[in-house]
Amino acid sequence: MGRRASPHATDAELEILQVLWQQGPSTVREVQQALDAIRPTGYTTVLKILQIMTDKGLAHRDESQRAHVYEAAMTEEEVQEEIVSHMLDRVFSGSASKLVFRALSAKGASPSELDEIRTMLDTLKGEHHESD
Amino acid sequence: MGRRASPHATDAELEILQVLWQQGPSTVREVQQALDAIRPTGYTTVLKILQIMTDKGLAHRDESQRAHVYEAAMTEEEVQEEIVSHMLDRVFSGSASKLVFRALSAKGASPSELDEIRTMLDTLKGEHHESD
DNA sequence: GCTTTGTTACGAAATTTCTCGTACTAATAT
DNA sequence: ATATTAGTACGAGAAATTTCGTAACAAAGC
Repeated sequence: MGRRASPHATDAELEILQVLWQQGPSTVREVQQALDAIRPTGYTTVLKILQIMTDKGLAHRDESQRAHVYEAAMTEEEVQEEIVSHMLDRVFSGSASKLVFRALSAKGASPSELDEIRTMLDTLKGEHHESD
Repeated sequence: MGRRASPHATDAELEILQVLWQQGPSTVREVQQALDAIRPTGYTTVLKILQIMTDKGLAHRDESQRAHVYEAAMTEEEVQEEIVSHMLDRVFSGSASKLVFRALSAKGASPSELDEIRTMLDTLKGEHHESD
């Protein structure tokens, strides 16, 4: 049928969330212009999706002004974690290291990114056995 | 509308692909039993999705036997890479290290996994500046 | 031969996603 | 006040997803 336990954001919704995260609370017009710059996008299309997102709880709406202001209801971190978690189940049989490997080989990660990740590993390792 | 440039696999299709990758070429019955063990799944439902997957080119069908035998048309690696690539665009603004970070924190990766990833990093680093 | 069994084929129904047209409404300008 | 402008609300329609019922059909068993 298609409903999900944790109904996660669709592609169009994710695109809009990215705009809201980048620009902060925005009117429909502001979101539409940002999206339209990337790919032709109609005004009422954006409006409708923002209304749906509000119904779903993915966005909050401030109606105090004539042009309603929408704001992401979830942080970037929360959405990212939810999606990664879902991907681990569906495509990676739960193996985080496999996902990491694909993430690094999909785009040749830059040396600076590799260093960043190494630092991250050290931190996480410390959390596991703090006397190593 | 929902059309995609590279029409990637749906959730139900990914579940079936995982079975095909694990078990190798399988009949509808075999796939259905594997899925049913996890979650009640009807026979004709699996049949239908396998037929759709064949139409889409996600699976190949050997009709030489009465019970057709289905096989994944893409390797696990190819699908994983495609999905990771899509996720990087849609949710991570292209930042691989952010994705890696979420993958590791989403499910507290084990120390052995962390070591595995460290080895992976060394390999990749070697590829970048091979006289380091 | 006829029935049972296991399979494929087909299509319909419920839901979701995405897009957009049209109507309505409030503010603004003339 | 009336016309124009800018916004929201609503719903329809096409495509996709997922599920499943029913028909058709072939093989095996009695």
